[in-house]
Amino acid sequence: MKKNIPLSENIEDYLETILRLQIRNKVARSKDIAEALNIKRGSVTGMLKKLAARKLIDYEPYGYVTLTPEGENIAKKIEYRHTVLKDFLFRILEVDEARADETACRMEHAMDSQSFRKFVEFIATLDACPHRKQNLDQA
Amino acid sequence: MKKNIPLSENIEDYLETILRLQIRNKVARSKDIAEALNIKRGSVTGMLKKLAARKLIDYEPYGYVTLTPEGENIAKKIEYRHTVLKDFLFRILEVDEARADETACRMEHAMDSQSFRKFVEFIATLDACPHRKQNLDQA
DNA sequence: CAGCTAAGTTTTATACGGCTAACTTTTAAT
DNA sequence: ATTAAAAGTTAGCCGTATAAAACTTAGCTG
Repeated sequence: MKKNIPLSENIEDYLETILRLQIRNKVARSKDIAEALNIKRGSVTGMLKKLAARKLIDYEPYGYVTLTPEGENIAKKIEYRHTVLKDFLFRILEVDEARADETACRMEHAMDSQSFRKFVEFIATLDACPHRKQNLDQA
Repeated sequence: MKKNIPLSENIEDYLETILRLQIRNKVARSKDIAEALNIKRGSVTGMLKKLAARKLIDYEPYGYVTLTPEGENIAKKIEYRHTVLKDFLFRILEVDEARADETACRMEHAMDSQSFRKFVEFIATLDACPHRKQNLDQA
């Protein structure tokens, strides 16, 4: 088991973004990362170096960016949290979708693994409860 | 309605801490703030100045710190979120208490008002459901 | 009231992460 | 092949927040 030096929210956001871009475009480009995170192109380079130094991405100057296996694991974990949290906010709490997405984006960094695991189980239990479904239908 | 220039998580944490100290000791002292936030005394002063400049606390050098009405409102809002989130984590998800507290500490900054309001309603509904109580008793 | 100690402050330095503007490399079009 | 635009990088700056260490103030205590 590795000593998880905790990653900043920022780093998690970069990894998540890179994963999404990789899925959509095969490969992540600096410019698209900047757009997705709403920051300037120039700000991205420094972080890419940091991520590469930490072996979370493969990166050479002027080249494409791809996640290493380790980076991908982390990115997928965050992405999964995002999905679950957004689903909870949107489908169960009935928060409007854009806001659910934004809020999930922030909450995804705040939960430790244990709490998140239990949260997932909780939702499963909730969805399995027939009475809950009835109540929702009434609304 | 004021344009809520969003406060940093950090500022929210300071206000929450000051509120707690005020309740416990009538008044907040720099040293106790430092201890509660696990930072050094020297780091507190700068932030106190910033909070005073924003009219969130009353503060003079070498004096006690108290929340202004505005600061108190914010602090109470955060404190309430903390309570609700911790309760959810601890009582409903059955996360152990220390962890529930820590996690609530981070999540309390991540939710927008709408999402939080709906979350509170959701918990109320949950607690009102007799079937849920049964299930918990079985566990 | 002298002097010590605890609390508070100041200064200097560090890390992070963003911006702008200028510069370089790559790419695409002619 | 040339060259212009797009993408990427670099350098210098700012703001936020922290630490460490030296210094100041407030409050005892003898």
